[in-house]
Amino acid sequence: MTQKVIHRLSVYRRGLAAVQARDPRRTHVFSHEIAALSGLGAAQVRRDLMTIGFTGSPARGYEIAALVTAIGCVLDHPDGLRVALAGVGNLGRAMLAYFLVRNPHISIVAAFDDDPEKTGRVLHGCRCHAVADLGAVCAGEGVQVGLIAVPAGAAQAVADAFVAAGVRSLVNFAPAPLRVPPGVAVQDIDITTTVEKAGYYARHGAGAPPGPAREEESAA
Amino acid sequence: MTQKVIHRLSVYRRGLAAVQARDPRRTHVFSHEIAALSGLGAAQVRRDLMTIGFTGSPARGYEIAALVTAIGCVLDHPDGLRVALAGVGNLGRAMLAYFLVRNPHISIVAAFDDDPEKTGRVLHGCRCHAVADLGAVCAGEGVQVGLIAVPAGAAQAVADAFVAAGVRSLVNFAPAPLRVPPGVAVQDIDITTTVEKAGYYARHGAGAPPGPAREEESAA
DNA sequence: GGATGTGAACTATTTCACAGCC
DNA sequence: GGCTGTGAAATAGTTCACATCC
Repeated sequence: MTQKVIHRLSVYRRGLAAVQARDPRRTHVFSHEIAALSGLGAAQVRRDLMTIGFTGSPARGYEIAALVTAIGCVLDHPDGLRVALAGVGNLGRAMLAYFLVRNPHISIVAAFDDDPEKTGRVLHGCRCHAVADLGAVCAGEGVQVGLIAVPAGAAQAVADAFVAAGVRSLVNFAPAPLRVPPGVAVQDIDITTTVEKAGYYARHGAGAPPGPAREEESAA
Repeated sequence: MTQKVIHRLSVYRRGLAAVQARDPRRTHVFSHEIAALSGLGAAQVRRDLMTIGFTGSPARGYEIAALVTAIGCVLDHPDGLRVALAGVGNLGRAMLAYFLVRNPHISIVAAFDDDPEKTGRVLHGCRCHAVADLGAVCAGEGVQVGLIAVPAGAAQAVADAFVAAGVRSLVNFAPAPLRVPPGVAVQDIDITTTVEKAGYYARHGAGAPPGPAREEESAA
């Protein structure tokens, strides 16, 4: 299951949730509707659903509830995803606020920062620990994903600490590539780079007029 | 010049800047060094530099200063990039703080929010306007890129306002695909989706052990 | 010997297009 | 008639491998 498929499945699910919320009576959707909701082509949607072995009917399309469940089987952890956050700066606090409400199956269970003003405090309902305790706390909490929102200079050390604590999947907001051992996944969210890309397209136009250019940032 | 090449050029430049900062006496680098700095293969680096018509010498490699300039010619606007921010929530404030220091050729010249607590105020050195004034202010300030950090429900309306104001390139943090006319570029930064992807890899492993899995999130 | 520049091979991903079904 | 499921074609992107130069 490739990175790109995973990503689109997550997008499809969000679109389906929106449909369910807007009109709870709707039970089925067609591929071209999912496509419109996601900004993609219908063939792409059908191909992706084929990849996860989900099947619809020509007459009614795909059953929404069943499809949401099927996507959940691929994406979600049965008991919810336990995430830790390193770096409680502006961006880190935004993450805390964001995931506090959001997604019922994702929760930030611990935060880490070396600022003594923050350590020991509870921010957005999340306890902030010293970075030195990262290993012990993550192991104790059964953390599965680490969010790295520290300055670039500290990112590699934090990544190493997560890896040592047995965390096998990281999301990196720091503008530096992480070195991790095989078997550990990294998703990069590189804001500077993305804004620079946007700047490029502001100057050079968005490619071929038929169909607006579109791309998405993320790394494994 | 494809999306992916642009992205990597931005990454290369950051790596080169790090080299220059660490050891100002270094004047040249080899492709495999740039590759190591960026988490890529040397062949990829050489291919990208070929794409922008930059050439080195087998004996000394690539001249750092000249390469930084050449990348700047592709990525940067001659007079700096003028960016506007819509949505001064947690994430929006993180952006303001981030770009205040960062990149000398990127500056956030205006912010917009409908919270009366914020409108009229100056945050992180940036004036916050009412969203109703978005069109006038962006036109007046010559804004080239719009950052959308508002809730999903408001994102499309804000995007439309940016487009109407003549902004041709957007960065979208909202978890919803934007509809924009041809010729307008959108880069999506989809945090929920990225964390879900990380969750998937926490559960399923990071693919083939030889060479850690890696992917990056961004859209045009 | 080791690096660049690059055609050619390879792999990944998307899109087409059509048979089959309702 | 319109939609799904899916081989096959097309396209995009990466990596190899080697001639060439220092």
